[in-house]
Amino acid sequence: MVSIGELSQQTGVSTQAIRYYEQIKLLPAPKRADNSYREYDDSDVERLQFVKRARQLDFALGDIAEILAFRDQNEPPCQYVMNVMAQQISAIEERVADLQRLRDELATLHRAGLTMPEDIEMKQCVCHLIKTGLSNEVGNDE
Amino acid sequence: MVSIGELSQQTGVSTQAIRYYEQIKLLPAPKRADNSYREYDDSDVERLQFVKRARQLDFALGDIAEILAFRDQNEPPCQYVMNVMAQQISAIEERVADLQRLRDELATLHRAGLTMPEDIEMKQCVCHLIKTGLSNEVGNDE
DNA sequence: CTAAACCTTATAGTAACTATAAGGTCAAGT
DNA sequence: ACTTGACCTTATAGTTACTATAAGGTTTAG
Repeated sequence: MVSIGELSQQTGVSTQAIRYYEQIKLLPAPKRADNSYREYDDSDVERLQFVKRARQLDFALGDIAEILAFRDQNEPPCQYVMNVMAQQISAIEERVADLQRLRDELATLHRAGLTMPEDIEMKQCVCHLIKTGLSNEVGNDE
Repeated sequence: MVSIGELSQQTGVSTQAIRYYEQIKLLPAPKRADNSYREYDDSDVERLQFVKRARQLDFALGDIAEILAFRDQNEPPCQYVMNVMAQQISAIEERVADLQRLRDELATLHRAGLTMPEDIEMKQCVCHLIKTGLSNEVGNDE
């Protein structure tokens, strides 16, 4: 039997996060010692290790809860996990593409800004470009 | 003079977001009509357009507030903006690298999962791999 | 005996909003 | 005149996954 502090150390999850997981029912309410301290056993450690690792893989707590619910009902969660993973992968790919587009846009604006004056009114400087974008200002003869 | 609904339509920012921006003092409290409806003028439209665009570039509201504060005090914000941009760019690059690492890890787990059985106990299936990672399970003879 | 290092609960704060409730105002239609 | 619907108002709760704080009880070491 380990205390919440020991569980925290063994898993690298903060004690507040552990209590939070209990509150949202991701972890079962543990037994209490006479002094009302929480007491955890090996299966609790294992469950929390799974949660920790799934969080590192950016699974949402709701997804993790569903995965654990399968197991709690003696059903293999693997199929569900595979689906969540596939979704995660495409979500990440989309997010990366978005971020790269954003990065390119910022880098272009930044380069443009290096050649521009400071301007309180923001009509002639990089601040203005933020609002309008580059297209109708730079490299666009019309 | 335009109403909050019209401002919303002209900028693509929701009315709730506009009220929220007012609340956190990103936008000044506008004049009110006799019926206490908010009334906005051209400079409000312009300011909100700047905010919108900066948000699309993923600037934090706090950064945007600082940029606008420069202008409100008749100082050119450009230097500050350039710094924020440079920070944004490296933050994004880091985030992209993190996400790509994550994506690779998930993709590898997913591929491994395709060849594994379903397992309630999660000792022999992809769910187990989530907890332990691949290294000591797959492609590792020892 | 007291100070530190634990533990407990409850509550507020984070970011950037969205959603909801409960109500006031206004223009158009019957 | 009245009602319907589309606006507007404020205030509050919910989102995500926690962290931080307050205010207190317990245990251990010196």
